[in-house]
Amino acid sequence: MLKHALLGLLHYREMSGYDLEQFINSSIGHFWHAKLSQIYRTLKALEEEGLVTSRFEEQEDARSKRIYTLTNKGLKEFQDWLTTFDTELDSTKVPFLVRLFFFGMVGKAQIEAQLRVWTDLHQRQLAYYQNIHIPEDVSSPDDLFFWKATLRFGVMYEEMVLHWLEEMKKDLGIV
Amino acid sequence: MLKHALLGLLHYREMSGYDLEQFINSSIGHFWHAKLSQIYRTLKALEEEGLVTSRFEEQEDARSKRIYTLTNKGLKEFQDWLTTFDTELDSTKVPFLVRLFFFGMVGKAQIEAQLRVWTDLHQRQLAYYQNIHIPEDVSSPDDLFFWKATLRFGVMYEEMVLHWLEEMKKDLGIV
DNA sequence: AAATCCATGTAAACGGTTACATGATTTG
DNA sequence: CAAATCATGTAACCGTTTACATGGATTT
Repeated sequence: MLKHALLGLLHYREMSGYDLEQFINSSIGHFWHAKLSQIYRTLKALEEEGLVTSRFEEQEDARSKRIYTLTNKGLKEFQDWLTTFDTELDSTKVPFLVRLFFFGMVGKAQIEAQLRVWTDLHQRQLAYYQNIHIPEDVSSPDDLFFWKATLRFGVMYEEMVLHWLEEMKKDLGIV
Repeated sequence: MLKHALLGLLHYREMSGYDLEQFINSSIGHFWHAKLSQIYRTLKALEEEGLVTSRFEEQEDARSKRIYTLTNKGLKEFQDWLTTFDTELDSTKVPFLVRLFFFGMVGKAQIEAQLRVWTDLHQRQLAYYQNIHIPEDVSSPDDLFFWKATLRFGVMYEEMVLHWLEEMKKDLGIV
């Protein structure tokens, strides 16, 4: 997945590993984060596969960068992936539901405390999504539409979780 | 995560690897699935750590099973994990949003087709969640409450995704 | 007779996380 | 002067997936 995400971002413009991390943090990182170390390793692998090329740009102030550029092969690989049809749902992993599943064995005070913390965390995350301003100049109107759609998903997801938490608290008699 | 899930399930009753997979498929598997091969390897690791013990039950009809039982150490480990406080959100991974992020580069016909397929898949998944009947005898009322809460999450998640898809289709002029 | 279920596992590969290692520049 | 930012990467580890391998019992 990260491979294709990197190819997609390099399709916009050539970038260094560090640039890619910055871009990811402000965009797809909300639903597919990646550590710098992983980005560097993945870029190396992509280069070995001939999907990107790199050149090292020496800077006098020691801010030297290795700039990665999409190859034709890389572009094709990306487009193939992009137009692949999903015909099954992704299997989602929601760690906090695993813990919640066993909460029948936990004391009520503990349950209340954890539900309040989750509520707080998701309220913050909702506020965070609501305050993101996409730099409108960086992409085409079409790109912008889908970028916004992913943020809208984030907002709706957090609202849903908060409703679900309120329902549960109500059922448990937690105010 | 799977380690603790297995410990939790073995807290209900002793089970074989195969039994555990069956149980998982009908419960936490909706948000944390595991392959049989992984379950067997994880049980082996748990045994090496002294968190479970096993005995091999020979059956004459070749349905021999290795039954795993929680040890005191395993119980303690599980309880420690269960009462650990979340203080940060899990970093979620939503693969289809990564692809959608780049849909500005895709033709409209393709977009429409994929949105329709996603709608169909999530409608099926919603129906699936709505039709699950938890065997009410297998667990205590408290356990049942939280089991239902996880299913309720599944329902609300699918409804949210469907609303989000409808919004997007409306914005794109797709009927 | 074929497919599915019951039941066990191993091995290789893959993707991701954490820790380590370095060093200059900018900001507070 | 300390902390954060810019910038690169390697190594070890861990969890998960996929493929392989076996074989009897039951259902269609």
